[in-house]
Amino acid sequence: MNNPSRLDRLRDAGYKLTNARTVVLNVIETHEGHMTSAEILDAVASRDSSIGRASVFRTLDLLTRLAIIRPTYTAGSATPTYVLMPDGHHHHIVCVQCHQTIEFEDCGLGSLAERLEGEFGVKLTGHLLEFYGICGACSEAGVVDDEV
Amino acid sequence: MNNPSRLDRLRDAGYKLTNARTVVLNVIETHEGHMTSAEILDAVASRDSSIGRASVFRTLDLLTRLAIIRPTYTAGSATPTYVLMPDGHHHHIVCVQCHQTIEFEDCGLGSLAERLEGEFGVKLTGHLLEFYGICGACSEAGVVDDEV
DNA sequence: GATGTAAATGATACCACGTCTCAATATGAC
DNA sequence: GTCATATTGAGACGTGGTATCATTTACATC
Ligand SMILES: [Mn+2]
Ligand SMILES: [Mn+2]
Ligand SMILES: [Zn+2]
Ligand SMILES: [Zn+2]
Repeated sequence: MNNPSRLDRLRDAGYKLTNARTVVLNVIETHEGHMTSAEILDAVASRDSSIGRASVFRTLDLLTRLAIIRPTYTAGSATPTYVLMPDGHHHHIVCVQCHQTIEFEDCGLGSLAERLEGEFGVKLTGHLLEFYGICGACSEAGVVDDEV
Repeated sequence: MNNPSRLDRLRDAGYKLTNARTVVLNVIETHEGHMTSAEILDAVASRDSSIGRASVFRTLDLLTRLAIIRPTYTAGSATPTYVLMPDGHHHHIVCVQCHQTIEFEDCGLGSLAERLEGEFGVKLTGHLLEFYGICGACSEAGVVDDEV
């Protein structure tokens, strides 16, 4: 059930494949879409209550550094939500009115990434692309434009 | 010094143009690049020490809801940094090792935005594009590739 | 399979960011 | 100028995330 390639990426980067890390990754892979740290903590605890808070946060940091997940701001909440970055990228549209998010796949950013690597001497491993706007439901619902 | 159009956006959205809001916006507009809430609090206090913490955070929320600024998590799971969204968009590269951010301008996302508007029936007003990877300094600094 | 060792862990104390409450004040419509 | 109301500032409060440190685990080597 656990995507083995992600655990491989941990091992290949020199990190041990511990129980805490395996469970946290599994929780995130199992869940569709974004998760708050509270949701992750709950899900981890329900699978293995012996795993400590600190290790969950440490794992979230580690997975972020490995570009396996990414913290992103979602409206209304002071804390980030974490989202898997399959193949290193993720894209969505956020309605600034109702906060619904619409995921999409094609971004066509490969050539831009290459250009940036040359221009700035960086090695890029992933990206996050967020569009903001008003979703169809909200614009139909009579929300006047200048109220946003 | 304060870009009048942004204050207009506040007023047009039905919010009062108060001293706290003007100073917070001015601080963010004056500063180049990303700011943490701590930096914003400091800068606001040094301009007008009578402005309270709560009002600063309330203003950050408001400016975010109006898509004038955007919080992004440039460092692990710590606190977000806030960045102006001139003309509704912003782009940068984040080094996942040292958290340095490199800003860039061209993104060429206009045609993608148009396609998405048709495909999902949304009205898009802006976007944030983040690449992550390893900056030149970090890869030279002996960080082995497979360690990230 | 046993051994050694450094990385990783879990418990808990701790801190800081951000929120809530509420009386006082400033704003903008009239 | 008057008034209604949005907004404010002070400060108590809560909660998400971190630092510490003794203990355990993973995994390389034999
Ligand atoms: Mn998403
Ligand atoms: Mn930036
Ligand atoms: Zn919506
Ligand atoms: Zn770097």
